[in-house]
Formats: sequence, structure tokens, C-alpha cells
Amino acid sequence: MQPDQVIRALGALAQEHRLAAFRLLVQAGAEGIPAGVLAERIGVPPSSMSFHLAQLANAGLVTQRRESRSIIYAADYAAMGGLMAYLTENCCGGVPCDDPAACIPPSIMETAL
Amino acid sequence: MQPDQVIRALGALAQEHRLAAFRLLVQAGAEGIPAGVLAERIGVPPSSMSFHLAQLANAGLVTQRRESRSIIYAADYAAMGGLMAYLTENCCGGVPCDDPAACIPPSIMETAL
DNA sequence: TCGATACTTCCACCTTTATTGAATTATTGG
DNA sequence: CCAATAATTCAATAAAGGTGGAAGTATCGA
Repeated sequence: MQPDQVIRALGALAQEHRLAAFRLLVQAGAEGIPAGVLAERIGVPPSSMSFHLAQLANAGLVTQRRESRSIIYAADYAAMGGLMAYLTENCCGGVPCDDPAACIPPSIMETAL
Repeated sequence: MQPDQVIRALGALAQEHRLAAFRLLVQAGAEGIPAGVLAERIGVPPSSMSFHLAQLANAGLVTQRRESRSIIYAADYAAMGGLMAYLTENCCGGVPCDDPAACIPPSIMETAL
């Protein structure tokens, strides 16, 4: 994952409404959620929701597909995994670690949760 | 970790120079790196570096301590762990998972890396 | 106490991002 | 084709974020 794409992804998630939308999509799974439903659940006008979804899509965090009149958005788990990997990369002083949970000491992990 | 703090953390990382600084600090470990060294390595003026470090500190991602004339910054692994936990929370449809690597299907994980 | 070093704070300027109503495009049922 | 539905694009505005020189604060050595 390129640094540029990582920054776009982080920037996309660093916004109240987009973070809310992404989490709803992550929970929804492959089935996804139509744009209108997301707008209603989050409580923003359709035009605002569309703006935010475009940002998430541009960051590669979500996919979109048309289904009749609706456009259905779904979380892209590959992108999410890539982001996580980038953030935990080198987290033990340059030594790549497969398991972030093991990379960050458990004692610290507990206080963080 | 509160949503508000998550957004601040994501926003702090969603910037070229700050992401670079944070990664250097993550690799440096508890020893940390002085502000001036970070500024030099990243290639930004001291005042800009100070601005960015303040954002990272405000987000709780880094700690600072004075050591003689230098102010030394270090990554806060607890905050990093908390952020990771928040992002992977509910990533399997509401079921909390201890191990994000297991949560995201391995096949997808590979294509992401 | 002076001068040098290491940062931070302040300030003005500029760029980017967020918000919404209104207009536009795409799709479907009658 | 037409009206209704679902979303997006446009445009104007407001708010937030980034930059870097200049001035201010803290620390140290002589």
C-alpha cells in the first residue's frame, strides 16, 4: 500500500460522518447498504452523504454497485487490512510482524482497550 | 477509546509529515527522537514540525519529555493499540475478535499486503 | 550574565475540506 | 413517454488545516 493511499484512507476515516458510515458498512458485510439508507441512519442530507461516500470510494475503502435505482456501498476488507498492515509495519523496530496483537505488548494492549 | 479521540488520532495521522514522524517514532521505540532531529529528517522547518508534533500529542499518539535542551517525542503504543482495536471492532458483524488477522480472512489479507 | 542552542508560540497567508439547496442523471412502473 | 424515486453533481459559503518567518521561552556552558 502506497503512503499516498494510506493518507487518503486515514483522511477519509478522520471525519465523524464517514467514520460512522464506514463502521456501518464494516458491520453490514458484503451485502452492503444503499446510499439513502446510510444518509438516513447517520442523519445527513443525501448530497452530503454522497460527498462523503465519494471520499471513502476514492480512498479505496468502499466499493459501489448499482442495484436498480439504489447504489449500494460495501466495505473493502482488503483495503482495511492493508491500512492496518501499514500502520503496524515496523512497529517493533523494523522487524515485520504477522500478528499486530503480538507486536504490541499484551499488557499495553489491555490498558488500551 | 472514544469516537472523538479516534477521529483526532486518524486526523493526526492523515498528513504526510505527521505520518512520517509517527512512523519514525514507532520504529524508534521508547527511546524517542528529539523534535529537531525529526524536523531535519523529514525536511520541514522547526516551526512546522512543532505544529505537527502538537497535533500528534493532542491526539494522544505521542508523549513528550524534556531532556536538557531537547524535547524528545516517543510513540504511545497504548494509543496506537486502542486505535487499531477501534477500527477492527465489529469487523465481523458485531462479534468482537481478539486477533484482527483472524478477523479479516487470510486470503484477503494477502492481497492487501 | 551572555551567547548559543533547541523548541515553541504567534501571525498572516493560502489551500483544503465540509455543508446544502438546487439542478441533473439514471432507473423503474404505469 | 411520464411521473416518481434514488443518487450524484454543481455552486456558493463557511470552517478548518498547513506553512514558515519572526519573536518568545527554556536550558546549558563559559
